[in-house]
Amino acid sequence: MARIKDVAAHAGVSVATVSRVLNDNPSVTEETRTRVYAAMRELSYVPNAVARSLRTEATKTLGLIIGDIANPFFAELARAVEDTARAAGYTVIIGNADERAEEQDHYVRTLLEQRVDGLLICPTAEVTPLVEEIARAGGPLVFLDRTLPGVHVPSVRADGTDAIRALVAHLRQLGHRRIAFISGPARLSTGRERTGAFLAAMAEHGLEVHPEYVQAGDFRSGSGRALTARLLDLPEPPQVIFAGDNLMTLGALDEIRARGLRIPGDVALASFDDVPWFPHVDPAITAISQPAAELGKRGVRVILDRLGGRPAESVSLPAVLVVRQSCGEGRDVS
Amino acid sequence: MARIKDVAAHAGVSVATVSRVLNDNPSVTEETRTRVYAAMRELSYVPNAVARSLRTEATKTLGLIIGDIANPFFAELARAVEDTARAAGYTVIIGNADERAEEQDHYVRTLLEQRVDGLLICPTAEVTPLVEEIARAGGPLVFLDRTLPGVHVPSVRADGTDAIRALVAHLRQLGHRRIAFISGPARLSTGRERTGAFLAAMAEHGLEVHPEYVQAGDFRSGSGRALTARLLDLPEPPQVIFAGDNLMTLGALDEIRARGLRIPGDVALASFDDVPWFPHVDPAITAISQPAAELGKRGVRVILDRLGGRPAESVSLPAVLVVRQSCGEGRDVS
DNA sequence: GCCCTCCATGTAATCGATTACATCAGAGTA
DNA sequence: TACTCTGATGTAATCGATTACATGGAGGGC
Repeated sequence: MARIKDVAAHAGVSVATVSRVLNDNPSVTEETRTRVYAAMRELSYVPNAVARSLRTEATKTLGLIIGDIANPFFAELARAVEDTARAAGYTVIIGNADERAEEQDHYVRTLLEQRVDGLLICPTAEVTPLVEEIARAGGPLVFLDRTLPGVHVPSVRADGTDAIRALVAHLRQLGHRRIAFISGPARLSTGRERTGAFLAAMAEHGLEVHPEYVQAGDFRSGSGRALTARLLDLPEPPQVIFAGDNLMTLGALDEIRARGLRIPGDVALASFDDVPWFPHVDPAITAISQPAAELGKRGVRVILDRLGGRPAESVSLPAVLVVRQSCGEGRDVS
Repeated sequence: MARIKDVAAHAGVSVATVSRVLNDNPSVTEETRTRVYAAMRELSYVPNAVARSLRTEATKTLGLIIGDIANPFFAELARAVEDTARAAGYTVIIGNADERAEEQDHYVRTLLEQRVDGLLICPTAEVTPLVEEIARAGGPLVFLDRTLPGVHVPSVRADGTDAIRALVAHLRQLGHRRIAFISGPARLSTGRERTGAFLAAMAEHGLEVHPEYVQAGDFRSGSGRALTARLLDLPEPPQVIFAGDNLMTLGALDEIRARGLRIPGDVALASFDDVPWFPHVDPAITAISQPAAELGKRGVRVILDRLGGRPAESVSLPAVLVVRQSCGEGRDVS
């Protein structure tokens, strides 16, 4: 593979000049420039980003660690991160943590070795020593979607408090009283916060929450189905099941269908987290939509701010309630 | 950030010894080794993969260019590629071509500059001069999911011929005769092949295909909806709509629902490409399932074979028909 | 006691770019 | 003509690792 030295020899100039052409340095004659370009073309020269990065100490690369690409929420997030980064001249390396701290740390290590300029993490579970150390050392880190308690790192996340309050209001207006919430693990900030917001909203609307109506799963469809089964087996089952993410909603849907129950007649269903196919099922699922693309975009902006020496501030974007038919037909002021 | 030189000084050895420890060279004393590890820990040393890659001329990185991460099929594919590559010690950089040749070429260029060891491409549309040149130069390329006519590169793809034949048999057995197929653009190998297989299967079963019943869209939901509308507006609308990918199926579902038609009573629906939520809609969608994860896995294996100097052979995996309820209730021998 | 072998470790060249500094030609000025 | 200044280009050090080859010391055979 042709090197800068070959191009220089072929064009009859020095490597410095070729490098200047590569970097659009204006102090190169138009004539020399065209000669160099011609040499590059003839040799099919492809600049070596590895060598450049070694010298410049910058890779123009961002690392993104997400919970699971196969989860549409993260897919949309990743897409936005990629698009935004690309527009700013950065390449993105995506790592799939599979919701496991160990995998997450593997990617953190790998990406640091690759010398990514910045790191966007959707932290799984607990604070790991590795992440904590990087945060303390002031590494170029930003948390996306989730935060970690006690770790001082800028974050970009969605705030579902208002949307959950709106959902509870909507449910109440439709006459529902016995509302259950199945959510993710308390070790995830998203799991904790959604549960907290739900309990607060219920209290605000003077609705009682049966202790058995709040269950923690793992944000996967299997646990959504299992918890739904448990709820439906209660002597007094809930009138509404509100699931903590799109996969748990899917599990709930399964269990409800398997029992031959009708939505929303026998039991209503709502989801925290909206995905493109929810409007297409019958009945269309009422959901709280997180601005996934916007989160990704803002995340990149925050990290680029940090890299550019500008102050990086945490961002919290509101999630919004999208009323469809799965909780009942009533119109809602929303 | 600590360099190998610092570690060496701190441990009282030479850089060569540190490098040997990093690379598990057995000729280092156990005692020296522990001293070096201690120094690394104390300095929070992180090896610089950029420098290593420059020297070794290998990045232990694979590039993957897909049509769209937000399409669940590609998400699953990407996930499998990542998992498999990771198990072999490789990192994956994913590029989103957004189904545009121009974007695809941008990523090809970027990934070549990054000196990825191998490149997995799901080619969009036409053969671009860039891709053609790399193929001719014998670059470490593998095509995934799709192939390009006239370009000699190993490929890993799914073959839907048998599954489409099985679907047509299934439809015929249920009494359907007027079957329409809305598919992707003919410029994509997947679009062409699926259409060809459909026509062949229809002929085999002695079913006539009304020319208006075969329409080409763009593998996106919008065109799925538009084409479905056109079909339903025909004086003699089809009894079955078979959509060429999961997004077009979604569009078709929309249009059918919007008209208040019932599936499969008023019109049956089938999809080429299965996604996790198809079993959860009512009625569950009959679909042809492509082994996306297996494609990804095999793709990585093929490219690693190439890199390892072993012969890289093209792979074609059968897609399978998954009968559900959207075409009618009849049991099928499949 | 001498020499050879072997093993652990060190020295220094190298990968391909960037860039501070040096150089040199030509124009402008007195 | 001689001098300076400017602008284009060249020379060589550098980034942080790997690795071929050099070195030196311990141990064994005679």
